[in-house]
Amino acid sequence: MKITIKDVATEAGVSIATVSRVLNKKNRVKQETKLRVQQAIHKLNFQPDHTARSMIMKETRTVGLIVPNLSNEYWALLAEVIQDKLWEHGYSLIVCSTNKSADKEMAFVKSFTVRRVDGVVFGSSTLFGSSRHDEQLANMLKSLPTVSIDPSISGLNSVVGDNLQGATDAVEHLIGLGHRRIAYIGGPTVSKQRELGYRNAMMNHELPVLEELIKRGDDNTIAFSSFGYHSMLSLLESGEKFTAVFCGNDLIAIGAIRALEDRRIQVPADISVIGYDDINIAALYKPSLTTVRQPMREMGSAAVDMLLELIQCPDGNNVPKKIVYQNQLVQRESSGPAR
Amino acid sequence: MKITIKDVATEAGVSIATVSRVLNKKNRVKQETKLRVQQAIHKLNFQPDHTARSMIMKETRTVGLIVPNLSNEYWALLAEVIQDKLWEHGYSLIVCSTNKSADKEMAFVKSFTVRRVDGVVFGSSTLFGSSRHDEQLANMLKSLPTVSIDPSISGLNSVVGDNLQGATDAVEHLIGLGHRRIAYIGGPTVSKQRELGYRNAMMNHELPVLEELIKRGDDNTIAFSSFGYHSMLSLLESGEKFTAVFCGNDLIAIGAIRALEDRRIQVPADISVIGYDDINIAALYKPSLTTVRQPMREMGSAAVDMLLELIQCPDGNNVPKKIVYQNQLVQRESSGPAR
DNA sequence: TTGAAAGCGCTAACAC
DNA sequence: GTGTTAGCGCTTTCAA
Repeated sequence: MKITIKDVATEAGVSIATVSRVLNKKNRVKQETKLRVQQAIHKLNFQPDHTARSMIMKETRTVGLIVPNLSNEYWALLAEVIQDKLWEHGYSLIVCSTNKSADKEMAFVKSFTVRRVDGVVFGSSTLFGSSRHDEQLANMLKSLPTVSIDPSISGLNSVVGDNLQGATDAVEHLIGLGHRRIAYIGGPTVSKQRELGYRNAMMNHELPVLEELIKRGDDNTIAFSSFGYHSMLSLLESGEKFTAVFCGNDLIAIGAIRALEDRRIQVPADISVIGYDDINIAALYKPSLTTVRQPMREMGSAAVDMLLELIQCPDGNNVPKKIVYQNQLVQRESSGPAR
Repeated sequence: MKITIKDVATEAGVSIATVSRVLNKKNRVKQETKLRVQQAIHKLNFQPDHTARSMIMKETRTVGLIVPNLSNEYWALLAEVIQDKLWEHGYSLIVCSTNKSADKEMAFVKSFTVRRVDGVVFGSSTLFGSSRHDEQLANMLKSLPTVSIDPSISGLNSVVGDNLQGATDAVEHLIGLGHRRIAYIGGPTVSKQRELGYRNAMMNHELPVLEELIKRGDDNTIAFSSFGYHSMLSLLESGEKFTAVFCGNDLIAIGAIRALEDRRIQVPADISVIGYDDINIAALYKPSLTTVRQPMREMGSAAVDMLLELIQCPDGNNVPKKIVYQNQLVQRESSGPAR
């Protein structure tokens, strides 16, 4: 049988109200009584039932996190940071990975409402775009204290990385190295901003954007290096000349490099390659990857701060905020002067 | 104001018990009444309070997971698999990463008790070893339905990978390729089994185990490729001859390969390198890594099965089970015939 | 400073 | 079939 507050009260010879008082510290209890209660608690190894407390206090001290997956180290790191910081504030984290299923995504949010989580961090960028689903989801999310990471959903607080600027910087770096014919391999969604940055940099420098030099995959394919591999191959076979390629993420870049090596083309001597995200392996790869870093730790931390504030002042000012983090170019071996 | 079962009852013109009945399906309700109630539920957008339900049912439909971290893809994948499978059974997952802190580990388990999670998956191998802490922890864990992954804690159900066998296979593979002087770079804990496998294979083939050819780091260092890098360097500088090295994990192997390359030593032509874990990058690296795969998906899935059974039959037979998964050698480019 | 009692939102006997 | 009622384990008035 579970030990309840009643057992403790009996053991200490006081009422349950008193036990509750020493448990919650707030109200003062005579030192002596307090001691007796504490002894009883210790003796019986009593653990107050969080569930019962939640029901009354109307707070579960739990927040929900939705991410597309955890096998991507980008999200895994985010989850870790968020959990860690939340824990310091007494919150637990329920983690849900959608695996790109819009149905699951919706079901997760629903379960968050049912479970009465105090807030949610929504980091499921990839699904946004299919309008019907979006609207419904956004509405559910709005009824909960929510901060979204990456997709900046209108009406919600959000923390995002400046992909447009990061991509622009990367491509301008290539241009600065003397490259003129620069290819792009990427995907939709997040990568849309990155592709835009590519176009932006090219236009800034009055360089033509050649559609033949652009390879685009969908969300499922771009998560694998084989997409980069095959895109590079088809780029090579197209006969179009280029001396550099900007990739929508590091995995694509690695695949592209592999393809280049298979064709005995040197990186960066013959062709420069830039990735995005700065995953762990980027620094370890051979050649090490020039890439753009999203400050995930900072973003996760900021998201928690925002969320906590939202939770603590439920009717603080209602205009949604958005924090934008710069994305930083990290120069390594895979990019060099144009041949 | 939150909509409660009472509001629904009023709206539908029935008692709360009836609403509860249609909610829980079990008891039969007249078709017509049921319809009225369902309409009311829909109209008011009523979501039954999970917290209140938990209190009565004495189950939270929540399980807790403890891992050392999520930035390691090994654990991230595990978390993902576990969350996914649990969700199919109506459970949510609270994820906690210890970051190697024994205090946190204990606090997490305590919070699980307080939150009345229905079960816990304990995957925090690295901390085991410091006796006092262990005993206390093991006792707390035993009071909850728990399955442990990787550390096989006596008295608990567990799912483990056969690191001894995997390591033995890896080293025997090297021996089969004609290598005689084989080095080992690894860490403690999990790696202990791996080091044992190394010794085992050497002894099986009557090869001497030279302590000069063994480099050992601690849990914190071995998570970084720089440990492999520097260990390899010191191995090289020791002047001892060797033609192959077996590494305690893939990151170490990658670091070692980098060091070799920096010294213009070819892998595998001059020296063969084998890693462990088969992380994503292993197949992508250049040269691609020969390594040993732990079947994380299967292990996570098995853990959930075990846990669910534990939860569903609390007083099923009490003798703890242990499922051991074979670890499989994956041959790639980084290992080849001895020079 | 303490106790009695009224719930929080729900489920589960137990009646009708 | 359906309603009444008694809790689940706690916090919180309100009195004493």
